[in-house]
Amino acid sequence: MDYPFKKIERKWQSVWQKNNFSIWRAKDFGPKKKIYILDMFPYPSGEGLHVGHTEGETGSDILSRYSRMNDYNVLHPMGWDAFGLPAENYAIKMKKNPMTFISKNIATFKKQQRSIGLSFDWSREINTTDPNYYKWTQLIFLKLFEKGLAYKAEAPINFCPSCKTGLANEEVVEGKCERCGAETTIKNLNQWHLKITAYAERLLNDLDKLNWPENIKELQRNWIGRSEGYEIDFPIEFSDKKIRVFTTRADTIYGATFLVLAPEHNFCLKLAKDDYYFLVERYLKKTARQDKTETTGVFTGSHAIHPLTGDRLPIWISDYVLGGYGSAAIMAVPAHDKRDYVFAKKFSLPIKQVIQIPNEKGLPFENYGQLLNSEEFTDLSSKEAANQIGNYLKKIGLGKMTIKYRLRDWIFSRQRYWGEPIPLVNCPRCGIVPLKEKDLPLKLPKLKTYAPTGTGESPLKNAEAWVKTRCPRCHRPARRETDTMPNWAGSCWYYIRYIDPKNKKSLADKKKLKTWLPVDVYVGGVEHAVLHLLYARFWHKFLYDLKIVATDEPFQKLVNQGIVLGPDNQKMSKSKGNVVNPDSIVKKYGADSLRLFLMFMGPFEAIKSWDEKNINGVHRFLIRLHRFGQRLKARSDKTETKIAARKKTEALERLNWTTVKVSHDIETFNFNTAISASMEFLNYLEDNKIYSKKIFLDLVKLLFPFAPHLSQEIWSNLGKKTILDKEKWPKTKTKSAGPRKITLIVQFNGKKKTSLVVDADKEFDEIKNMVLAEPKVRTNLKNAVLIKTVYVKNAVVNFVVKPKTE
RNA sequence: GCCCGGGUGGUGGAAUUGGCAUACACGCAAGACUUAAAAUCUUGUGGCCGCGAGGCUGUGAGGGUUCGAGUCCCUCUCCGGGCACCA
Repeated sequence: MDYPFKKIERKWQSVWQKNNFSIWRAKDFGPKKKIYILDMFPYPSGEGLHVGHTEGETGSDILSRYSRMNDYNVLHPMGWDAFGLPAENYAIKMKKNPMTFISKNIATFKKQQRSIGLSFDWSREINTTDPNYYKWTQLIFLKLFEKGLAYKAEAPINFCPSCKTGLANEEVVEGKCERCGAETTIKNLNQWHLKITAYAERLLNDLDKLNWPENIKELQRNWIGRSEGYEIDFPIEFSDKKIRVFTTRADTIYGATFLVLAPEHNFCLKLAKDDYYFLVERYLKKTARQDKTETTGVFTGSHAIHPLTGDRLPIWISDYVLGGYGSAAIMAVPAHDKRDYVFAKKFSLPIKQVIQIPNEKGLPFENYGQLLNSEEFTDLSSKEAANQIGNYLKKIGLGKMTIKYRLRDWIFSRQRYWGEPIPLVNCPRCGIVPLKEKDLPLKLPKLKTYAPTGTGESPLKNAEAWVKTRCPRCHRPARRETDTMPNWAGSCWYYIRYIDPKNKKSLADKKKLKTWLPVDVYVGGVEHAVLHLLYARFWHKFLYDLKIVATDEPFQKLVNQGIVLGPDNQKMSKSKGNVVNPDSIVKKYGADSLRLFLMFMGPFEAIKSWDEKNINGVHRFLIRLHRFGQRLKARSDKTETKIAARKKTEALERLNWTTVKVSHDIETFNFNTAISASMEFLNYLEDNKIYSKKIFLDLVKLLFPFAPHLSQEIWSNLGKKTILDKEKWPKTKTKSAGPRKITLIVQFNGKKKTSLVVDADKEFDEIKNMVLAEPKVRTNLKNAVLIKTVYVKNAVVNFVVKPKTE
C-alpha cells in the first residue's frame, strides 16, 4: 500500500514555513560552532529548476540538516544569479524589461525548492540584479579601477556574432561561445580588462591549501599555465636591434636553426627586406589563424645572429607562433620540437640534433638525455645544461630567467543591456573618471528596445538621457560608459553578501564576515572550474588585500555534483527534449522519493543517467518505512520488553554501526551508501521482527536529512512533539559493552574456505583449537602438507599448503 | 600530442584502503493473494560442472610483488573529461 505522501509533505512544509522559515535561520553570533554550506546559486531561467540543480541542492540540504542536528550553527542561504543573456533575449522579444521575466522565474524556482523540502535560510535571499546588491558589485569595480587592476585597452578579443558581444577567454569553448554555441571570431575592440594575471602566482600556489577535487585544481593549474624559462635576445644582423624569444628549453639553444615571429610581432614589416616586403605584407594581411592544420609562413629576408655560435639564422614569420604569449617570437629547434620540425621540413630549413634521444620509440621530445654538438656544454644532462646555458647568457647580457603564464587578463566589458553598468564617466577634459561611492548604485535605465545595436556597441548608447551626465570631477558635460559587466561579476562575491544581505554601509559587517568566512562546503557543477571559481578567487584575494575579508581563499571545500544525463545518456537540454522536470516526480512519488532517488542513483560526484524505473526501489523503501511505523504505533509498549535481551543487544550494536556509517557517509558526500546502510537496517528490523520504538526512532532520525517529510511524520505519529531539525543526532559508541565477536575468515592458499565467529582480539594460540576443529579445515588439512600459517588478528587465518604427493 | 578520471553481474552500483568480490537496489524468473490485472508479499538470481553435498572459475588484457590483489607496481587496451600550434 502506498503512503499518503502528498498530504504528509504539504503538512510539514507548511509547518516549516511558519515565521518565514525561522527554524532554518542562521545566528550570526553564538556559542555554537559555525558551518557555512553553500550552493552555487542558480540562474532563474524560464525552464525552472531541473534535476541537476535538484541533485546538488539536495546534497547540501542533507549536510545542512545533519549539521543542525549535530549542534552546528548552520548558514545555508539561497539567491539568484539573475543578470545574463536569456532574460535579455526574452526582453528583446517581448519588448518588456528583463526584470519582469526574472521575478516570475524566481517565484517558480522558490516554489519548486519548497516543494522538495530544501531548508534554506530565506531571510538572506539575494538577487544580483537588485540595485541594492549591484551597488556593491560596482563599488568593488571602482576599487579595482582605483588600484589599477581595471584598464581599458584595444586588443584582439573573442567576439560572439550571435550575442553581439566580446567574451572572455574562459567563455570560449572549442572556438564556440559558451552560452549560445555560435562560432566566435576575433575582433579588435576597445574593452575593459581586469588584471587577473597580477594574481596568477597566488591563484596557482594557494590551490594547494584547498580541499577541492584534484581534477578541478588541475584544471585551474592548466588554465593558469605557469612555465619557467628564459628570455633570450638574438641580435639582428646589420642592426643594433635584438629579437627577444621565450623558451623553456634553453638547453636546446645549439639546435636553434631559425627564428619565427608571430604575425602580430612589431618587427615583421621592419625586417622585411626589399624583395620580400610584398610577400610579407601579403602574408600578414591574409593570415587569420583559422586553419590550425596547415603550416604556413614567410621569410623576411633578414637574419639574426646566434648568441653562442655566431651562426646566421633566417628570420621567418608564421601564425603557429602566437602573438599573445611569451614574446611573440621563438627560436626554432626543429630537431626537438614537433611544430618546428614540421615547419623546417615544409620550408627546407636545417635540422640540427643537440640532445641524445636514447630510443627512437616511445620517448618524448623533452626527454632529458645528454647534450650533443653544444661546444662546452656537450655531455651535460639536459637539466644541468639549461641552468648553465641560462647563467652564461645572463653573464653576457643576452638572457634572463623568467616565468610566463598562459592566463590572460579578463575581458570584462559586454556590449549588452542586462548587466551591471560600469560606473565610469568619459570626460573630454579629465578622461575616464570614476563615480563617487555616494552616487552608487548607478541604475540601469529603462529602454524602449533592448536589442544590441549591431555596431558593436551597447544598447545603453541609445539611452541618451542616461548617457549624458556631468563629470564627477570637473562638473562639465560628460558621457557615461555604456558597456556593462559580464554576468560573472555578481557571482564573484555573492557568498559575502549572504553574510549580511541588508547592510547599507558596506559589503558586509566585518565581525560577521569574520564569523562566517570561509565557506566550509561549496556544492556545484564542474562547468565553473575555470570561470566562476577562478574569477571569485581572484576577487576574494583582491578583497583580502584591501583587508575587507580575513581569509585569502573563499571556498575551503568544494564538492562537484556529477551531471545527470537524460534517459538517452545525453546531456539534458531543451532542444533535445530530454529534460526531466522534478515536478512530475514529486507529483507521482513525492518529494522524499525524489530526494532519495537522486542520492541513491550513484556516487554524488559521478556522472549519472536518469532511469526512472529505479525510483521504485527507493519509493518501496519509504512505503515499508511508513508501514513499519504504523505497525509499531498499533502495538502496545509492552511488546517492546518482550524482545529477548540477546537480540536487543545485537540490534543496538547494528544500530550503532549504522549510525557511524550514515554519519561518515553524509560528511563525505557518499549518500548512496548511507541510504543502502539504512535500507539494510530496516531489512534487519523487519526480518527479525524487532519492534522497538526506541531503535526505530533512531533510524527515523538517521533518515531525516534524506527524507525529511516522512521522517518527521513518523516521528510525530509515534508520539513525539518536537521538530526533528531541533533534535540531536543519535549518539554512537566507539566500543561495545560486552566481549566483541568477530567473524574470522579461514583461507587455504588465500582462498576462502569457511568462516567462524570468535571473540575479538585473541591471539592465534587461544583460538587455534576452535579453528582446527572446523570440519572444512580438517578435510582440507588432511589432504595437504601445511607449509605455513598466517594469522591476522580479527580478520583472517590463512593456511599455506601444498598437495600431498604420492 | 599533453594532463586528469575510469573499466566490477542483464542494469545502477558496494567492498571499512591489501583480508568473505558482487552489499543495497533495479530488472528478470517462479510462487502466494486475485475472476483477472496492477500493487504487495515470499523465494531464487555472476559463469561453468554436478541430482546433491560440493568443486572449478571470475573485477578490460598480459605480467609482477605478496601467505593473500578489484585494491599496490610495470606494459598494453578501451571509454569519459579537460587543455592544445602556450615555444
